[in-house]
Amino acid sequence: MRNQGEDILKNSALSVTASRKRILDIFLASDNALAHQDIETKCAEQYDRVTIYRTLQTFLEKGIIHNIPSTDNMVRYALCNEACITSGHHHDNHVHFKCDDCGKTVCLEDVHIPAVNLPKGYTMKEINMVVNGTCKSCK
Amino acid sequence: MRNQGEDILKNSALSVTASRKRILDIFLASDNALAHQDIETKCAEQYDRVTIYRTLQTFLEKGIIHNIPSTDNMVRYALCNEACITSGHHHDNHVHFKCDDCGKTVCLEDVHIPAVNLPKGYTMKEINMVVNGTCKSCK
DNA sequence: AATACTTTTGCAACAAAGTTGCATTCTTAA
DNA sequence: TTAAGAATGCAACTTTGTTGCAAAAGTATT
Repeated sequence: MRNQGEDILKNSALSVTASRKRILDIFLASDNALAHQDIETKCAEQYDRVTIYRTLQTFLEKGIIHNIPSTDNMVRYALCNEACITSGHHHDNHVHFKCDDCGKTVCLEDVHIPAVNLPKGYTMKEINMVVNGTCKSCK
Repeated sequence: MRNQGEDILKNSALSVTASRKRILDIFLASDNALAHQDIETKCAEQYDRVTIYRTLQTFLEKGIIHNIPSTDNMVRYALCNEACITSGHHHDNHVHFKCDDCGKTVCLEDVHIPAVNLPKGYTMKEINMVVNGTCKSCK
């Protein structure tokens, strides 16, 4: 019997290492997006800071996680959904929500980003929508 | 005859200093959004790094500039439009575009952010939309 | 135009975040 | 089991952002 993190790594053709499994487990167990710092505080005694940077970078490149832009100099990461990981490149079409109250950032998987018309000459490759406000737990 | 930067400062009840005027001029002369670093390289010999940080912070609070989220740990700033500055609080309703080619981020003033329906319990306060791709100069 | 008061600036010192090279250790595939 | 390749940890470093405080500049008043 294998664990979920291990499966994800094998599907992405990544070697299975303790730190990668651990970091994946942290994501799998979290209900909100995590910044580098969040991960560091959860496993800094176990793994080096540099390893965490490199692991996040690798996960990004493989499409295991996606990053969420922010205005607070804290890029956050969240697991991509199944389709995203298996297809290789990711189509992250959902809205992200950051609660000003509790500070948590979540993926609103059910809220799709509406279409926009760009001016002539512009080509869209990726689109990001981040909403700030109060989440349902804090309202 | 006064210059434009001076007007903006007076309208925002800020004292008119050389560094503030200079930084405003940089924004007024730029056709794309600027990161702290961009400003620093343009006037680091003239003004202290700390002053630039504080000036950007002040401009943000006064609604003279707005910040544009990003996934590259480079928050960028752009001038708010007239209505925005005079009304005191800003309603920044346009889409931002970052070109993967030239790296420039611009405000698409004419492209309004479409409405989204959040799930029950969520309250929207601010919304940001950033599109990546190729801009009209690079296509 | 000189003043007193307030605000802003620059400096220094620091803290935090991110990067790079290299030797060691771990994974994988044969 | 072992050899080759990949990932990790460490050290050193660069960049980015913050804070307190004294000096300088701006503002309002007379």
